[in-house]
Amino acid sequence: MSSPMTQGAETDFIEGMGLILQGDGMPRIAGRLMGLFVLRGGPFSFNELAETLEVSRGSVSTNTRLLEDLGVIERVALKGERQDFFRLAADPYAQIIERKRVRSIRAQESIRRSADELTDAGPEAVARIGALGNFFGILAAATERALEDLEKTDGTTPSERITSDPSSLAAE
Amino acid sequence: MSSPMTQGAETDFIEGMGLILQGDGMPRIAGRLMGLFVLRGGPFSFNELAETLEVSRGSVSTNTRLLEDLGVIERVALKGERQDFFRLAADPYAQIIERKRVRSIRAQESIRRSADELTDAGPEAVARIGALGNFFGILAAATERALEDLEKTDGTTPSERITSDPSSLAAE
DNA sequence: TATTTTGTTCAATCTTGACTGAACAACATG
DNA sequence: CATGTTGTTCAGTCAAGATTGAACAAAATA
Repeated sequence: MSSPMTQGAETDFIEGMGLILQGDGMPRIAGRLMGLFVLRGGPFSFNELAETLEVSRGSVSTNTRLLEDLGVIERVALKGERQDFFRLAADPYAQIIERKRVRSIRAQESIRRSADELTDAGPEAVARIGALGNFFGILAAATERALEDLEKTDGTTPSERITSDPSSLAAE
Repeated sequence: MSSPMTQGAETDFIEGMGLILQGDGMPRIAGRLMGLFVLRGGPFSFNELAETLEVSRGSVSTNTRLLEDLGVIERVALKGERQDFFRLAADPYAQIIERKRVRSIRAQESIRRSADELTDAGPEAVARIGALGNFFGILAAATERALEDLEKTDGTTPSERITSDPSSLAAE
């Protein structure tokens, strides 16, 4: 069916998302959950998640809460069911970007605050510290625009329109 | 001199940069080095770095190379000196952003590749996977524009012009 | 009320990566 | 040549965080 290295396309996708999120400083299991929800949408019951991903209930609890806080998934109640169910949120990615933005702003502020303390810094030092603050300011501004781009395509249009190539922006 | 919690403004700044970089997935010592170079510019000798930051020579070697590869600092030779010296690079932040961009593109490609394998995915699944790829595309595009913004202010104008809040532009 | 189901919490374990310090090679100096 | 200096490498140690699994509280069920 597939190469001997691989375990099936769905598992590959889920594990791939695990690695991508891990590379971004999140728990691997959170990434696997996200992969599963992107792949199949849901809703999935709490126990289903633990069984499908072969992961402890403790991890399901911790990481569903994490993704819920991030706005990637949402907890839903199903009539006649006692278990919690989860499904992919309508707008799963907005808060991820917003979180990046906040981190840049925090860094920028922290630097600015430090700069104020450094009363005996020479003009070159002030310039270098200013440039560093500017750097984080640019990152914050970039994520802010990313947030706007995301709102444009939203969940409505599923196409993969945004690319590095500006020419593709006009399409549709 | 300062509050009993604190250790002097310069040390605070250096340690602060250590934490900021660590929060971005880099070694803490790399952040401290970066803080030191932003603060004082350099050039610093290899041994000076180890002594100032109270860190092993092994760590200095590893992390100066890391920052050198990232284009944050550069190795310089000083006449009559046997030790390596390092100073802050002219354009220290460009490659950091470029590196973020590449990571987003990699993720986007990885997802697109996976999507091709998933031949039996329904239309909703295709839409969700497309939206995920789009998300990483947006991140890539945002970092690309950040790179352009950075080139504008470059090292030439040291001011901190880019902010989320337009009102702060007039200040200073 | 006793039992079962469910999700959370937390101590213990495991994993990953950072950091150290000693060994080393290259090179300069005497 | 012998010695000292310099930067790199790598095995060992350490720390931070992720993950597990058992204990637990809350609530449904019988």
